[in-house]
Amino acid sequence: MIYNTLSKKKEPFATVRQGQVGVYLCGPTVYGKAHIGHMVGPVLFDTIKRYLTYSGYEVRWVVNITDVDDKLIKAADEQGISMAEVAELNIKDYEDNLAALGVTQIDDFPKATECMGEIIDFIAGLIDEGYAYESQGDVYFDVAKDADYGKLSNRTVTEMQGDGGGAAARKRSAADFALWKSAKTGEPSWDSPWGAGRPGWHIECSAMSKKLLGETFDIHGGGLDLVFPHHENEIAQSESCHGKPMVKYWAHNGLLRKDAAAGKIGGRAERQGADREAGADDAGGSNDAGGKMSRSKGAGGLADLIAKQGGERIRFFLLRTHYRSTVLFSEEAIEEAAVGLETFYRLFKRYERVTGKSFYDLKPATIRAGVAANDAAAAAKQKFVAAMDDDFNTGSAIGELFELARLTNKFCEDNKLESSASEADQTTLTTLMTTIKELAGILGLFLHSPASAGGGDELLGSVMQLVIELRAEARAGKNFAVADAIRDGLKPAGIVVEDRPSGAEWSGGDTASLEAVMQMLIALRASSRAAKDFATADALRDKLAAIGVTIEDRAGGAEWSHT
RNA sequence: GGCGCCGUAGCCAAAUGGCUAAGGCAUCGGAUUGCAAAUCCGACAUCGGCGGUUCGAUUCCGCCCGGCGCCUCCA
Repeated sequence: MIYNTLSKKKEPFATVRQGQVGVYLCGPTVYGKAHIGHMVGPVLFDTIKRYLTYSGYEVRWVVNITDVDDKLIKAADEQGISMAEVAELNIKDYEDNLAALGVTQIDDFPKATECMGEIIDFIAGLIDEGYAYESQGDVYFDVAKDADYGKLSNRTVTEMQGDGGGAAARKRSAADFALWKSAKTGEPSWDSPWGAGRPGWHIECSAMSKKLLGETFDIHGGGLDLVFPHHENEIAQSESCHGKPMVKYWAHNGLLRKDAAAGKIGGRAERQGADREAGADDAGGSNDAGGKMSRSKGAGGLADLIAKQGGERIRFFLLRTHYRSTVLFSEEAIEEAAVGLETFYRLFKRYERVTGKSFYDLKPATIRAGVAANDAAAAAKQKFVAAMDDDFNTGSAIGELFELARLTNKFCEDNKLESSASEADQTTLTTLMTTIKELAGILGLFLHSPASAGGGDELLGSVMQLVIELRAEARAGKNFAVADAIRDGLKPAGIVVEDRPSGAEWSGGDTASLEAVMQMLIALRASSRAAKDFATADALRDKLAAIGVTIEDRAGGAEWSHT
């Protein structure tokens, strides 16, 4: 079942062509850096493609890039570079962000400037059919000729209150929209039967989707804010031109909101606020942050956010909520959600301790089928798939992932796998873990070992500060065995400690040192405990906890982690 | 003004006309642990308000209150 904005209902999913699915998602207009709101659609549709592929469909997913537009021209003027350069810069940023969030399933990335021929042909076709007219070098779509105009956004032409904008004088009706805009001098332009100009915003999607997916394709997506006018106009163009439905299912994702009062992220209020600020305090510098001034209030750019939070946590956060609902976005919310993610990471380490194998090396089934380890796991898997079948209910599906994690941990507990695991137990555990990998993979989660959270050097610094402290305390308490053990233990890490009258100093160390120091500390803690020196052992643990490092004792040794 | 969406426990968030209203975070017990952490077990909601339809509604309908979006570029 899939919800269709056009019918306002969930409908059974049936493809246009047997076994094949064509998906088109409206991508960004690349006049500025991407913000988190731009990622909602891609993450969702990436998941949808993974799921449809898992379900046996052959999927082609297209995301267009609007690289010609008034705002691009403006940005180019402001930055003193060409429109193409502005686009190139921001496309790079967009693609980097997509990759960081695990969006890897896009098949085609058409750019408006690379499809000029198709766009012009499309417009010419509409004029021939009588749906569009030329006016002083512009071409407009004649809304009055399209009987069912407004069916997607549920409005009628007479309800439309717009004043037609600055080009009203050239239009037959205020509701008519531009297919082709004549160029002013100095603007980038393309030759056409109507003179030099550039395409209107909506036509590129009609032209590109036709080119890559055909006149009728399966799923067209985008943010809820695109329903009108963008998608409404796409329908008008394509269906007038082809005389048949453009899209089977219109799927719109909800928008992100900053907090209860702020309106959507990147929304009108924010931009107006930005303009005001820019006007008030912009000293005229390069100001490449453009209209994203809200970031100066602490939000940070998307790249920064990803660097700080990690793509997987953001993806997980986005997928926890149903795609059609509004999501209140904040870093705090991501961090809270990420706590749940740790459950899985710990389970993966546990698996490695028991079997010596990496979760990330498991090769699950890539297609619906396969067996689960037991009835409970089978039930969870079945519910996961059922949730995805019901309008891609990723939130509910994630619930089942947690259920599976619980089941797996319980299996480890009940059979004391950390002490000794039989061949059969290991096999069962592997089956359980493989099921988790299989289902999580549909959501684009746990595909690769997450890069160790950055700031290794910084962490080493705080760890060393603590080590020095600890050693100072040991020395003060005449516990020289511990003090010497620390100093000797640091040597293999390439770190030298020197005692000075003003206190101890340390030097040396490289990227491998952190791990070595931690191993030393773990060993120190073990020997302290063996000697019943709990004061030292506990002080060590508590100091580490203070800088966000935790040590967990296991049957097979201790492990540390940093949050 | 027109067209829509949302309101579930302290927080986030699913599902559902009747069967235990998922799951996560937090909190409180219990097992485990030298103490912790992790893990497991258990506790923790009558679904914004009012009225209607129904044998029965959190779920359908109406009204009200509260929050939000679109109607202009926007994922």
